[in-house]
Amino acid sequence: MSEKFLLYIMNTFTTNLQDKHSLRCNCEDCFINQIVSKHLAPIICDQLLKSKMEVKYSQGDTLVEEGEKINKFLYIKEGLIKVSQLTDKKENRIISIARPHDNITLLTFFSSEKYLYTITALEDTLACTFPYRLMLDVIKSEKEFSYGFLNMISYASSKVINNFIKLSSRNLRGRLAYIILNFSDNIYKTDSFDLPLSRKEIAELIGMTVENVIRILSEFKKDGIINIDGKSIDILDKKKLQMISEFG
Amino acid sequence: MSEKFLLYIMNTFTTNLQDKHSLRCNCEDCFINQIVSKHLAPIICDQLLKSKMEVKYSQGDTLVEEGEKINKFLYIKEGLIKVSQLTDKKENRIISIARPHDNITLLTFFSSEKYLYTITALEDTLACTFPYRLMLDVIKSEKEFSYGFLNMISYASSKVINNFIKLSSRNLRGRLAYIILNFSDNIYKTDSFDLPLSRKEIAELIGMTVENVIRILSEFKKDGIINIDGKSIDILDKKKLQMISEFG
DNA sequence: CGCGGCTTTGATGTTCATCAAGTAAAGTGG
DNA sequence: CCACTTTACTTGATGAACATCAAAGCCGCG
Repeated sequence: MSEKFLLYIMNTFTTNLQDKHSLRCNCEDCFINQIVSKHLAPIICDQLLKSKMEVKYSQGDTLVEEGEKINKFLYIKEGLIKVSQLTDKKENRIISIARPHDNITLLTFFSSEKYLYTITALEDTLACTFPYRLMLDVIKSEKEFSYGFLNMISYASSKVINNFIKLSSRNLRGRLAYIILNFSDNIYKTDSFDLPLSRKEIAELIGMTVENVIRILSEFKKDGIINIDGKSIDILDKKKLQMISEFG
Repeated sequence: MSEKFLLYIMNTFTTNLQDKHSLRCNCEDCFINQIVSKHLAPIICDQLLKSKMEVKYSQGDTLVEEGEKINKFLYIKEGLIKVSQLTDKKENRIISIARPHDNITLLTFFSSEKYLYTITALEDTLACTFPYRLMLDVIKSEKEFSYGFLNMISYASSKVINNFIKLSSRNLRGRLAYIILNFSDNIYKTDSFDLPLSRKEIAELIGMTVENVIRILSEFKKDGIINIDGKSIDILDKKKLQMISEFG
């Protein structure tokens, strides 16, 4: 207990730039919170909640960085993030764009001492953070608790793998159509939205060059399938876009 | 040694189609067995061990099939398997070639009622199987037990994701060199081995067409980098192969 | 104002899929 | 056991898809 309190104190005082907006919270909607209260003994639950911090990240901020020693466990409460990894050739590859409840961050907390992926905020993002050691201790010691994580991590990894398979069986036009539809249908739930990614990031997401991403986007525009101006996108002909995504 | 022979003999005398080679066993080297005895209460441990069956699969046999309801939990004890999934376009995509201790099978037991992937034996393979519901119950109810799974599943999924990234940043020659080296360095630990995959399966593994796989393999042969005759491969110029894998 | 980063377009050559055709190997039925 | 079918493998020719290189416009920032 005192050891963990110490941990918590240390966490507060080693705050770097990113943690400057942190404060304690007891929000009810946080998913971790729900698992916690459902499965944990009240004392431990309380301990977890006390150590929980809500941290605000601005667009572009790095939440955790590949290769760094894991020091915090985090859950995305609001916002949008990208999860990426360096390739052999030191290029960035985005493996997932994720929202709250996607729990994609789980992919990087187990099996290694260091973060496997870099997580970056694509929009202003609110994250609940927990001291890493404490979280591990709780997971290790509490019945049923880690089973929830097993489900979530499986689901998250299957989505990433699925996405790779889907992308790799499509040509460039198909891939672009696919991710535009993804933003439209799954993330923003509207046919008009602002792309949270630069052209370069789109390229990193679908594994193509920037030039060709731009080229195809221009083609889509010329063909009246989408309207695109800078980052703002309007889908004009969704049927056609779906066709391209499916057969391209 | 004689135990394994006995096992083999007894295999001949059992009942239903897929399980016709099964029998109870108490092998010490099985990894599940080790976790079990380390973390589980003796009673439950005993229950698990009683329900455990050792099943022998022949080359080409399907261990579990994508889309089927999950009814058994399995651990690969000996042999070599492939894990694959159908793409949108109903083509096979191999997401991993795995040996014992890779625990890749874990990727398909959580987060869904149905198997996410098809698992096929590439060599004669020995698997320990457990009734699925029982295994879930144990995982849910026992401290520390599922934490081991968390680590393993994370590790397995990161390897698959890593592999996709590595492949997607290479051209065809690079991909082929990469997987040949993989078989040589990580699986068979020798420069002369028999490929456990058909040309078509290699294509499914690296996301290319059969024709081009064959073409590049022939090129490698013509250039004196490898010798290949049917499925048997000799690596003649490993340095060169590594160069191609790295820069291609 | 100039610099660097992001975006865009065009020209060019390489890589790769597709189509076609043929050979070898492996089952299948009489 | 042989004729027959099917499946796996192989090579070549062709065109489409894509990366690369080059150059220029745009925009925010010091």
